[in-house]
Amino acid sequence: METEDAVASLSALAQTHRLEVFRRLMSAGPDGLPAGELAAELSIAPNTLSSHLKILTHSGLVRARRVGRSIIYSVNFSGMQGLMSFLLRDCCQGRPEICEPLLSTAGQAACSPPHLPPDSLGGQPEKQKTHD
Amino acid sequence: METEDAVASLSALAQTHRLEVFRRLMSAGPDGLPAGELAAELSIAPNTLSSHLKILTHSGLVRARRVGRSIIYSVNFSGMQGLMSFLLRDCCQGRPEICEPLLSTAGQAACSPPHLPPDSLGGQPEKQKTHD
DNA sequence: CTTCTGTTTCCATAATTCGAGAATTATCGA
DNA sequence: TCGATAATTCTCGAATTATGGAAACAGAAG
Repeated sequence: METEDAVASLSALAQTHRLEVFRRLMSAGPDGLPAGELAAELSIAPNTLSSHLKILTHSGLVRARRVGRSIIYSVNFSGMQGLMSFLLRDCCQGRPEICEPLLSTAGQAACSPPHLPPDSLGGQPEKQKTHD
Repeated sequence: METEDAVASLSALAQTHRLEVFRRLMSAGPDGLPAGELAAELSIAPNTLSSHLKILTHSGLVRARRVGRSIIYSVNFSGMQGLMSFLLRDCCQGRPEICEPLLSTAGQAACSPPHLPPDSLGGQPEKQKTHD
């Protein structure tokens, strides 16, 4: 993955509606969800959602398949993996202790049973005001 | 982290210059780099870079500290971790086999010595460019 | 063929973002 | 104090993006 592709993927996620769609598709797993159900659940106008889904699909983070007259959208996990690898590549320059906790904590958030409250993992970003 | 914060972080990364800055800071590690050096290395006008750095800092992904008359920017690893946790939260709904390879592969890209070809790690990420 | 449903495309408008010139602030050394 | 260096803020034109109404398209059922 190159910078240009990564920017496309990040731009795709950098919008409230699209991020909500992506996260909903994440939780839906490989089975995905039809566009109409996404629109209803997230209260987005169908045509607006359609353009957002187009952007997500075009970025490679989401894929689409037609079933009957519905179009089912789902996360493209390998696309997501490519993005994360790109963001973290060479992050620690031979010092794995720097960025490995980053991954393990994210992994805990990701692969834990869903009934775990998110705060029990301690991942609060501190918004410090230094030279802002 | 909530949707709004995540959108801010993703928007911060969803721009060529800012993504390059972020990745350069990633490779620089906790020591970081002064703004001027970033500007020179990446060929970005100082004032333009400054506004980008402000956006990155405000998003919580980057932090700044003054040293003499330089301002040193570095990655805020806990901010990055918060973003990744948010993106991956509940990704597999109790089926870790779905999203765990996603993390382990990203981890290999992240915490390996630099300049290693990907296949020397045993399993390379097969980047697929699906339809749009 | 006709109708209904689900989804997308086209188009116009409103809002946001990017980049750089000019001016400003902060720090250091003499 | 002054001058030089490092970085930021202000501002605005140009470009991009988000949104929804109207129309069109695709498949299913009659």
